[in-house]
Amino acid sequence: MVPPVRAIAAANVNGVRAASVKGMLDWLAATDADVICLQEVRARPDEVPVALRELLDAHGWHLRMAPSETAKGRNGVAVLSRAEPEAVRIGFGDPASDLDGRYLEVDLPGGLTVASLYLPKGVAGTDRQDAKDAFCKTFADHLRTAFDRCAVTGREMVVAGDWNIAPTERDLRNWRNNQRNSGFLPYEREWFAALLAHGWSDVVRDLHPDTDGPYTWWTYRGRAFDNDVGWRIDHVLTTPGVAAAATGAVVQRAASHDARWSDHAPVLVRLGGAG
Amino acid sequence: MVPPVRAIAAANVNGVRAASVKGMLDWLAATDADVICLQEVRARPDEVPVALRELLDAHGWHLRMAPSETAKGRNGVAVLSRAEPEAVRIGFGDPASDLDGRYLEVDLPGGLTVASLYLPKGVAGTDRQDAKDAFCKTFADHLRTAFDRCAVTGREMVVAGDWNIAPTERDLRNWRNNQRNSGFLPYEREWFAALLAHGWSDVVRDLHPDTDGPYTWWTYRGRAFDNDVGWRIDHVLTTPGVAAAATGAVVQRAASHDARWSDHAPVLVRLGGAG
DNA sequence: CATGCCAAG
DNA sequence: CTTGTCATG
Repeated sequence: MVPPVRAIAAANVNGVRAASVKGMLDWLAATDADVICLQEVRARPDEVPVALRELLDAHGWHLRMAPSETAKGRNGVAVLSRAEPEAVRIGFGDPASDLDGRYLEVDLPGGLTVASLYLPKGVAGTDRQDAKDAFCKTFADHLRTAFDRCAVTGREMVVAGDWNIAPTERDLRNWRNNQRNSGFLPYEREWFAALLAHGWSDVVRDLHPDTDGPYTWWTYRGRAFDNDVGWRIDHVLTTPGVAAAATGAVVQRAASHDARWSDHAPVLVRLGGAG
Repeated sequence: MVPPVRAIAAANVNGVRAASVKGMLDWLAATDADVICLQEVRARPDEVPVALRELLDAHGWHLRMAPSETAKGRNGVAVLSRAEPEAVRIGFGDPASDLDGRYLEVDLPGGLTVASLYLPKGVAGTDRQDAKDAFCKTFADHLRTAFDRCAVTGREMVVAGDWNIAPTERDLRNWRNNQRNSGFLPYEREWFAALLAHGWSDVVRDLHPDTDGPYTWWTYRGRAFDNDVGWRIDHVLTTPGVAAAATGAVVQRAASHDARWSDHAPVLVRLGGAG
């Protein structure tokens, strides 16, 4: 008997060590998600705080990590699941990024594959943008291949994390001022749109077709959070079966500035009935 | 009418920006010292916290600084005085160290010269020890010259700060274990003893001839502070006239671990009668 | 085990 | 503005 996945969350924690002493543990203890994709963990397995490890053990979570092997204290993705993964894959077969702690896939019982993604940030006009662009190019190949394979095998898939791209004008507060900034470049938006055209679903947008945002990231600089000057760059993309099962999606924005434990807020997608 | 100097303090603040938010301001507001020599300020004048600047203004302090021009965020000495300095000299004429933020002399009204010293730390057997040794060699020349000049001019002088040398076995907790460590090397102790032989007075030791310590520095590592595993490396050296006027000397060790605002404690020397 | 720097976000 | 790193103490 396979435990059902009732909800999937994505959270860029901006350093699991800092987040653990700022409230992430309370969020984890209270969440009803069955799978959580973490980004910017910025720690190796042996650097995970004891308090977090104990919480995971106490609540029966399985932790799978893909830390950066190329620069310590950077990047790093992980998947938490209440069910034990049947298989784990680090990277997507891209020698340029596989060791950077940006992509981790786990196969869960019941025919669901969940991936945690931390797409490079990029700074327009720099070599960091070139790296982001190169990542996107090879990653799109992986996503197309994976989608098509799911279509024939009947497997379902979720790719959740920090995509560092706001897909449309409604996905950031000041889109006019950001048309030349990385994360909202026209060709980045086209890249994202092509994924949806291929069949992937942006379930948060599908469930909130008429709202601005909901934003998932606010810079720490200035009063961005208090004024809700944010970007929607954390996304949950799914194959059609998961999208059809999605019954709700929320961004868990902190109640106050002081209650924040990351510059991102968790994105939670609910699947199936009220059962 | 020249205001008398009733007390002189030396304090290695280990970063004036951190110290200012950890209790140094309360100490400053309460001290009855008229001259304070600061070490490891680790800030340029424009980086001095506003709260400290306001306190100095409110209490009528004059601030003279010698920040490091060679490495930002390092070293840095300063002198605070209630009387306005008549002259200020950065360095002691040593091209190898004058721009490193290690020595600052001010001439105060009344014929008193006060110097703030931050002697290099050194690590035995490394080039950093070589740099410390070289500093000591040229600095001893300066101290001898200055002492002799005071003897003929009738001027008095105080050199206060972090000397990074424990002069005798009573000046650190575990002297046996430290005979090969920088700060307690035999030739460093001999160097210090030679200054006293020349006529300089170590007023804290003179006023506490029979006690261990009082220690002025405890490493942040382990439980050194709680167990009083410290070193007496912050010293106030004076010409004979000041030494004769010294009526008391205390190390202002924090009441608790949490009340500390530096890894060093201030050293306070009182001059003259109870008036 | 702290400091302030740095590159990155 | 915040993260974790680093050299220095």
